[in-house]
Amino acid sequence: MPSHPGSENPGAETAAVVDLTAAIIAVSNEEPRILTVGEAGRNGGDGLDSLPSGPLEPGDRTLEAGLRRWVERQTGQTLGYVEQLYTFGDRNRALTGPAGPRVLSIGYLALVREARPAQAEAAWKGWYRYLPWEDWRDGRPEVLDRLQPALVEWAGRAPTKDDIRLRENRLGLTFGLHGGSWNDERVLERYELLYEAGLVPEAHRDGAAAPPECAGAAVDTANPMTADHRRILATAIGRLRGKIKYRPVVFELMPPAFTLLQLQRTVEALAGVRLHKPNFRRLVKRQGLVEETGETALETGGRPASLVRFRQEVTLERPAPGVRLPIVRRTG
Amino acid sequence: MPSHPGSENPGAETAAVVDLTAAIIAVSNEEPRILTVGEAGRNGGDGLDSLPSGPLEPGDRTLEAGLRRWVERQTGQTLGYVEQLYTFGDRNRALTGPAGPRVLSIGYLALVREARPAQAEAAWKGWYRYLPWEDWRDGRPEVLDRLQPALVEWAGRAPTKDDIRLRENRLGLTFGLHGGSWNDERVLERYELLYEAGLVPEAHRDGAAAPPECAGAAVDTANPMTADHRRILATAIGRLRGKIKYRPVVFELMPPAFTLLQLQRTVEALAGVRLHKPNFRRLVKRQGLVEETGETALETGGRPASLVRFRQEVTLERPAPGVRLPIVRRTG
DNA sequence: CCCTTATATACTCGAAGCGAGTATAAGGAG
DNA sequence: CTCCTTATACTCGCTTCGAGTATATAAGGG
Repeated sequence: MPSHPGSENPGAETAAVVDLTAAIIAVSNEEPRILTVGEAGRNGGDGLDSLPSGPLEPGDRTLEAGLRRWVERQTGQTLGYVEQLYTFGDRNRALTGPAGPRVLSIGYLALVREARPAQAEAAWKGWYRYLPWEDWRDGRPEVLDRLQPALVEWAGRAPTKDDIRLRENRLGLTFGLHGGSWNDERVLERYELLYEAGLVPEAHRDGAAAPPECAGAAVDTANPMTADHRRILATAIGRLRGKIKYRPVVFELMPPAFTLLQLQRTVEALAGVRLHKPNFRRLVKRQGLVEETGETALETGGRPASLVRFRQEVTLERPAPGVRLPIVRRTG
Repeated sequence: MPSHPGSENPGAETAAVVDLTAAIIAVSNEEPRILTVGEAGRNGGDGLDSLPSGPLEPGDRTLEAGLRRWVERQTGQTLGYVEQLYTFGDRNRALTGPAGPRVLSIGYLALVREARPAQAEAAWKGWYRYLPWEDWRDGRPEVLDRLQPALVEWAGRAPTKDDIRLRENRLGLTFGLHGGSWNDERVLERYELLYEAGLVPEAHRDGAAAPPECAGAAVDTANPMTADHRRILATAIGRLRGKIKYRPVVFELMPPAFTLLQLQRTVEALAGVRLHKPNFRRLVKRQGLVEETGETALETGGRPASLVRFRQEVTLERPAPGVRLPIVRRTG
């Protein structure tokens, strides 16, 4: 056990319980999905969905091994691509009060190729069900019509004039209000802003930032999740949206052979934004991300598309292969 | 306490000790520095440097609060910008054997404005002292002359021909060997590769990946650190190098007023790469990152340079303001 | 058989960004 | 006054990117 200089009470280390939580993502039918386990039937649950999770156990040699063990036990899924996201450990975020043991939850992002039927308790759900304001594929989502006035009002409730301007600027950067543009990667910032504004039920549940004046909870029409799982989901989406732009991770979600349009639809589903078709094709081809299989897909409805597969070699060639996305301007 | 479905032994949660470790960075005299606390005088220490760190205590409401408390106690530094990096929890990384309590260490990156005289035990050290192969400002560092043959030999030691090609490709991507280019952000990947190759003493100390045939430890002329602190430093540098390109974090390290060349030298110090002066100026100006103070710096040695300050407003205006860097091509 | 429709695929154009180089301005030292 | 040093401004060419348009190839209906 390491001793630390400056420690007045050497035995004061917190004995923490480490919780491992996975945001497992797949894409099917042009819809990004998240693997959830229902909370309804047990624990006096409130019917909210959860992410697969469980405590680290002494037998786990690595954190990732513990995560894989839990996910397989709870959902039957074997994980491929896994990446650590963030470690949460604030007192108010934990389920236990200040008296109970410290709970540390480590969030992970995992990608799996296909949404095969999961175990009884587990289910794949579209992720925009939990964060509907993130889906701009069919234009500005209507949830924002309800959210926007509440957000603007929240900005106006700031104590000083400077604080009001600060909040308005934050709204511009995150939600594209006041002339700002929509940035698909700022998923977590948007969620945290809604949390701060008291517009998601989690904020009231945790007892943090719940001023009685705001009629917040009524505005959020999305499904919340247990504990801080929706925050972890938001973190995962933001990280994934960022990563597809400079690493070929989309292909972890694609079948062995696919058409370029299928690839585009998958990227659009993840990013929540529509792309310019000719430019997307040009980009993918110039980067050498795919190669033709020789076969064609006939079920397109129009001219048959040639099937392609991912070129594993690019991982070894180019320093930053990925699918760059356009900046959606002027959406406020 | 949450109960988890599928848990065969509900009481099997690991009681872990949480260690908070900070990589605190400042830049002075065109040299990036890291705040260290010496290990020499205590604990039967091996004379290695450490990063400020200490266990999370029950009184800490948030993880960051615990970190700030430790840093202030050990070094007298008050932290400004703080960002979580990664959580390490593997068995072999911990100081204790498989029998002892689980140690989880959470790494943080912190930026402070000036290297004011730290507390007795603490000291600012140039970070390239620990990772000398990362400094390409005066051309290719000579350490690589010693490292390169060992790396090439390590690649050749792979079991199969495919594995050899894989390792060679990794060398190309990380160290720019075999015709690859140098990417300043892959600091962690380079350190981990050296670790795997048994070329840093930490690998032998941990007992991981230490094949007796390699004369590894002799090659690494850099200073190691205690525990996994050098890995955390590598993580911090990589993250910082990436972040300055799309967020105006460099200014956390600058004095209130500075010249454009001073800014450029700071960026170069962090990135470990030289930049094209006219292009750097054009970039900073076009992005609107700075504004003139009206005063001039006379001690330049040539024509006086006008002093500028950071424009706080850009944080609220542009979605991704930062200092883009060139790609150094063909360095193998 | 031709026409419509739907999708795939190829090509073009202009604007912006960037790497690289060059020219001019304004201080100090001798 | 000349030289040296650094600051600052400008130019050129290449690449990338957003956006739009044109052509190819299937199915199906009259």
